[in-house]
Amino acid sequence: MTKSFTNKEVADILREVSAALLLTGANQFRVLAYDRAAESIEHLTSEVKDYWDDGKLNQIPGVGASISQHLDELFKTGKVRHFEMLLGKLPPSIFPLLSIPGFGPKKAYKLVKELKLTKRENAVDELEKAAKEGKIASIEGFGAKSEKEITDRIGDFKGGKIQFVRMNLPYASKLADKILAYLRMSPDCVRAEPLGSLRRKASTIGDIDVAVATDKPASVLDYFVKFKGTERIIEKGTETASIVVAGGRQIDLMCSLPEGFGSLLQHFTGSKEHNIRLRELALKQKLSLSEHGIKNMDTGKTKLYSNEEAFYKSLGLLWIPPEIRENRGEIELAKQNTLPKLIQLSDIKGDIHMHCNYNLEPSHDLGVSSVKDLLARAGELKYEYIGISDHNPSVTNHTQKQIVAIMKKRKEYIEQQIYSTKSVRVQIFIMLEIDILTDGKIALPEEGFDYIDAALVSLHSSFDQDRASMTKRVLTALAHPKAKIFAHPTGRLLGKREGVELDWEKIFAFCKEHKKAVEINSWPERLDLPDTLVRQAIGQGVKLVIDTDSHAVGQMENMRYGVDVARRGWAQKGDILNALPYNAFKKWLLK
DNA sequence: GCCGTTTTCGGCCCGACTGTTTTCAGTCG
Repeated sequence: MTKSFTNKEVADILREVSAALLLTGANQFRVLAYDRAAESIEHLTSEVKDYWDDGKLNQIPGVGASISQHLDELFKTGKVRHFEMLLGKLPPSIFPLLSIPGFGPKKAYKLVKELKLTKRENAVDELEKAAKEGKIASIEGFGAKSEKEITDRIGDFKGGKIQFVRMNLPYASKLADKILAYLRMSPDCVRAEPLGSLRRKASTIGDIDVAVATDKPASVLDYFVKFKGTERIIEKGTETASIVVAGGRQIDLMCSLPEGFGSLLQHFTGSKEHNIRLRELALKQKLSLSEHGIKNMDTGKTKLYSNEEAFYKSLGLLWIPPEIRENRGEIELAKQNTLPKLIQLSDIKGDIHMHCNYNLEPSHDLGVSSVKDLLARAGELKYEYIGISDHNPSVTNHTQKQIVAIMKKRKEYIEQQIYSTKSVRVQIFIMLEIDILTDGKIALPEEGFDYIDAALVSLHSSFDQDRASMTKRVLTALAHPKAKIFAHPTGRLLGKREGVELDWEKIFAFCKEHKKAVEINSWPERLDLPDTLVRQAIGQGVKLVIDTDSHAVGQMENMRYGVDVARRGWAQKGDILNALPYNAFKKWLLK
């Protein structure tokens, strides 16, 4: 019986092991290795369990033979004997404290020891009590300020004042845009840009990091902490500051002089794995990298870079798009001058997954916008075509005969709309998003297919089937000649529901052979297929489509987030079918 | 414990900030 662990849970376990190793005097690089692996797994965009299912744990940066083996035991049995032995050497009360910002292994251990905290369950409460009773300030290495800091931090932690749940990309982008707009209003701000996972367009964002180029950092930092949503200033130095804004989100600002802005941007865009690899590379050229620039280790002089292109060029590399800075081979390709030319939003020629407000008594939610409005907006977006892909009529509430009648009427309705909207030169495909039923049948009678051009098929129920059954279920559905697209394939809802378990290699091989497309769904909570699977699909020669799954005209803007996912998956224009012009796309869809 | 276009052994990124310090340790990103 296998056990399920989320990426966060696995990362937390590895961090506990790292802490235990540190405190028991293990080799510092071994400690670091566990931290790196934890960091790497926490930021994976697919489930670590899926890597395990596929026997590909080794492909995770920072996970080698030893950690792979331990994780294998974890997924098989639910625990790792070696880890339990390590953790058993220390009081269990240390570990819950590690989750509180500002607490590392050393501090936690010292407090636990001095205050004689023994139980894992109440360690945080007991520590808070001790701080309030003034028992901390007298401990060596602590003082009145740290005693208050501990009270504050625990208060924030327990009160949920600081949010640790990651934001989805669109939400984070909007919050960041507000901060950036505010910063740009400062007379001392030369340039303001997002950093970190936000700039790399990761699907979920932890906290928001931004950079400002300025000749007067002190003045910009003063201005920053006065942002009107500021609830708490966490720290403020001469170059950086951190605040918590309403909603509990942390915002970090880094400042630099304009002549050194390129280095700062590069450094804090990360990813950490990308930068570590880059620094190792630089060291071989006797160069040392930091956010300030590139130091020549022979002369001791640091060269400043106002832009990233020059920074990368100094290392003998092409500029690397932020979306693929994950140390997954991009540095090697930049060296060889063979980086992929990533798909762009402007390459997209159509959006073929959207729901209109025509009531076909569907199995799931109806759209709210009319066909005419969707067409008009598509015209403004310079699309050549769209697909109306409503959910299939509910199978539980209708007879097969009724469903076929509904499909016929719907086709006539949409054709009528096209006829009366001749002014807009956007082509329409009449499509349907059809449920894949538990047994792999698709929820539309065969005669219903006469009234659509093609179908997307997707999972909306029984998400917990085992891997083999689920794979068979999907392949059965995709075998229908008109089922051309596998929509939001993993079915994940970010922060709410994990994706299904599928044998992706098998699914992609089938899609490649039968010319089926896999969707990248741009819905903010989906962003599904995830980027790592996008890369795998492309590697297996599968074509993709990027859709918005819009249920209203305003949601058609979400296309850019789907393009972000595609870029993070190394997709080029030729990998994306709806980057094709109308005739070429039609040829594939109707074949 | 991880990793490799100088390496399967021998290295392993770098600096800001804070608090308690008389010069640094711990934490964070």
